[in-house]
Amino acid sequence: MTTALSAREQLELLTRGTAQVISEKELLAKLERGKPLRAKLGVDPTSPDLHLGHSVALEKLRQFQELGHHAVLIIGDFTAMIGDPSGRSKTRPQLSREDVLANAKTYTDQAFKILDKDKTEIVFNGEWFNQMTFAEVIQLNGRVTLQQMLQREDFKNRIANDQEVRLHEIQYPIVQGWDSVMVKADVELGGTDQLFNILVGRDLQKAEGMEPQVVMCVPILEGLDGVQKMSKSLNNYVGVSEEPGEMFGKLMSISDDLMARYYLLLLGEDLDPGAHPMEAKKALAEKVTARYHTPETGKQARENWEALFSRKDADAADLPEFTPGERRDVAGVVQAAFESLGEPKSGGDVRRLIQQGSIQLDGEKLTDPKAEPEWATGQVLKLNKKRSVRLG
RNA sequence: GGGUAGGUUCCGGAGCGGUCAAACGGGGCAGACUGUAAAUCUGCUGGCUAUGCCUUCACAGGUUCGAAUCCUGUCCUGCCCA
Repeated sequence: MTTALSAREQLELLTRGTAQVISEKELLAKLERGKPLRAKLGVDPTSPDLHLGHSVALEKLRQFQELGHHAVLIIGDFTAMIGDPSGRSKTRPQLSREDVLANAKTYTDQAFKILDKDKTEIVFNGEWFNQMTFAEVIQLNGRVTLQQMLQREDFKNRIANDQEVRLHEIQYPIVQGWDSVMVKADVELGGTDQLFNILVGRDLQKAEGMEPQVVMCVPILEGLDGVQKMSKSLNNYVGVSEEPGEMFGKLMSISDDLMARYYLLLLGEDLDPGAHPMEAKKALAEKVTARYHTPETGKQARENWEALFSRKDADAADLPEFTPGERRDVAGVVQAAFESLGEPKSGGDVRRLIQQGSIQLDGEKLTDPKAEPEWATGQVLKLNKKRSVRLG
């Protein structure tokens, strides 16, 4: 152990910001032995990008690393093909092996923005599951009862609502739990939605005669809408690999209520209730941006944002450049501009934006899709509340 | 296997054979107001080479001048029974 902290001090640090720990007593006992613990976090490479929602658990895992413990990051290449039913009201689509492997690569690269690469053990759970025989699978299933699996809130709700629950879905917790046995986890981290799955891991470990892992759940981070959990499919996320300006802008658009939550879960700080909300939000956005980029880029992002939105001084701001192509009409130029930003829009969408007054050229609203203004280099074309480009 | 209820646009959910690109709600987007906050109000919400044209109502056929709406078959799902 490299840490000088006592077991109690570690306990204090590690449990901070968690939603549920089962149990603190067990965790303390493990810590008191003075041996590095194996802290497990499982991720399913169901989509290639990590976002701030994932970062909550990853940050906690890093904290374990900082205290000299051992981080085990399980890439659920096998489980991803099953699809975690947690919190779902529908069956999750199963992914192909190729998708999963491709996702896993970018996933781990991004995870190392948070974790200490040299101190992280990465394991793919396909390693043991792909070679399991059917007989072994049946045997494993024999360790768990149907009633146990049906205890789950998700399944209960679906059954109550006459929605389907497929058999592979009830295998998921068993599979995840078996991971804990295989990596000999002392602690498993996860969002509160993972409670059930992690508990199954405890049961399986006990059945194998091992000391059960401690369950450590971190709260689920709400997405930008402030209501639903952050997720890519709901498009309410901030990706850890996003551009600084993008990241800063997205964080500025959250509600005040949500801001307090982000302070706690992303920064581990309490929001100063006396602070001006907007100033506090800028500070939050800058800190988070700095964390995933550099302190300088965080600062730049802030200055750029202030120039553009507070002072409305587009000339001073750093905007992406866009050079109109063939089409000179407003609709054509706007559509091409969106495309150059990687956000293609249909002609209908573009026309709507124009007609509704979203498009401005140097502050002048352009409301006629067919007009052909004199596009001049250096002019600022505002596309919507968030996006502007400088004509090249 | 039997019975039964269903499969509609992002979601939920309407839909007399024509006036249905399809009510209504949610969500989303845009505008006004603001602090790119909340609340509120307003508009929009299939695509296009656009006074018209094209693709959509599980799938494949059929009836009809004309079908999301009728018929036949297929696939899928729930519930009840075995």
